[in-house]
Amino acid sequence: MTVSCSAPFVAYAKCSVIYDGRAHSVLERGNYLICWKQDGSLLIHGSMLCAPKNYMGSGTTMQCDESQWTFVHKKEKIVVEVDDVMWRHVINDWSDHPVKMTKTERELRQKLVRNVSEYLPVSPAAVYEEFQTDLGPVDVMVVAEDDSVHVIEVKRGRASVNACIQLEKYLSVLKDATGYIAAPAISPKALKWLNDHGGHYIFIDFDQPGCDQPGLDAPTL
Amino acid sequence: MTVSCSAPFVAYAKCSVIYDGRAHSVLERGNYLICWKQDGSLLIHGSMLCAPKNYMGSGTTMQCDESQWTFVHKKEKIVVEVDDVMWRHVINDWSDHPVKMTKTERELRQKLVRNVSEYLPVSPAAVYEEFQTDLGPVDVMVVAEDDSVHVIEVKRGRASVNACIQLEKYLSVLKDATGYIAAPAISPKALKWLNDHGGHYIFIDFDQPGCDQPGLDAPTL
DNA sequence: ATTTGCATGTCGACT
DNA sequence: AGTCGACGTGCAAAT
Repeated sequence: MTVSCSAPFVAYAKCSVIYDGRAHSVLERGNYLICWKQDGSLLIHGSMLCAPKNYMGSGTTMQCDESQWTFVHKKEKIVVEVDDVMWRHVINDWSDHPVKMTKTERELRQKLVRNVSEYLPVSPAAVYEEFQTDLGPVDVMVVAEDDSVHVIEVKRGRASVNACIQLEKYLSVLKDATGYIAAPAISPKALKWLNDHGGHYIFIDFDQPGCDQPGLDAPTL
Repeated sequence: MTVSCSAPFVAYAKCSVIYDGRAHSVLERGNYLICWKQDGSLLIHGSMLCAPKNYMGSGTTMQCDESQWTFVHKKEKIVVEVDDVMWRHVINDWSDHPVKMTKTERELRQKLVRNVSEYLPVSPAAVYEEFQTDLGPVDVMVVAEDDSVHVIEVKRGRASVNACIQLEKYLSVLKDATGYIAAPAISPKALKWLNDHGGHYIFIDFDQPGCDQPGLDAPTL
């Protein structure tokens, strides 16, 4: 007999897993951690790595047979053949507070925008953040007093050639603009690309204070 | 007093979490699932979503204080302030069998390569898989009997404009080549891009057998 | 050790 | 529901 289940749980069980959906996979019998969350998310973890062996997204429903747990969501399906459940905990007071994040790419971009003159060798007349083009938004675009256009791709980590490809994309729409990559570090290949394409590297990181530090967006009260 | 810990475990605890490393984050006090694996991987899960609230990769080490668990790996650090441990299991027979995957992009690419003539409107003289260029490998490149060059970007899922950007990249190195995107589906924007750039969409999926099905690579014994 | 590109990417924001 | 871009992306393979 099959029954629907609703309570989230964490279990450790001897089982095998078959996934079918966007791809198809088989996980041979072994001891795995199975976690079914409040929102339907399913995780099946092995003893290594952050990424789960198998998983399914929010909205997944569960049906329990004696020896078989079936998870379904849209066109995806996971069948867990359960041999033995070592332990199992139903959880009903599980929190979901958001993680508050700082030092993001957005932050770095804003630091750059607010202090453009420190980073660019021109006098900026206008500065645009997330400037829209036909191929998507440019991180930062600067029009200088001499009407020259400067396009800056910002990376929060080390910039790779991928960043250059991005930059090239924007340069293809913004003709005659000079390209920059602003990041705390850059790969040799990316740096070579910049040299070969008349672009420049701008060093920027989270450590130096920057003139906006004492609270530009301070509340009015 | 502080002690090093080595046994992997799964615990459910009332705690708060601070991460510092590639970014900085704060997770306010609540009930979370904490999982420390054999290889050092750390996962801290809330009640929603597949992705963990906090995590650290393979190689992370743990130090236990009475009320504080500290995880360190290279320049990253997570401090878990522990108020209460609802339950905790040490696991020492945790499996790590690999997930056997099928219906991947590689599979699709090989199906295309082996049956090129069914998908391209030309007679192929030479077919290259993962053809190397200065900007990375092209999924499939075909030189036809009339010396025309055909570049194919393969996607296992629905192709988006990103696929077009990729394709454009390769077309920029392989001058005078015709571009294709081969996928089970394609977004309207991507299709428009192809129309605007003289490219073509090739429908390919996992369902149709393809002439290689009856076991081309069968073992010789 | 570093770089590169894929992923059942996941997730959030916006249309 | 579909599209798009970011991610503390993670991860494996190649260099």
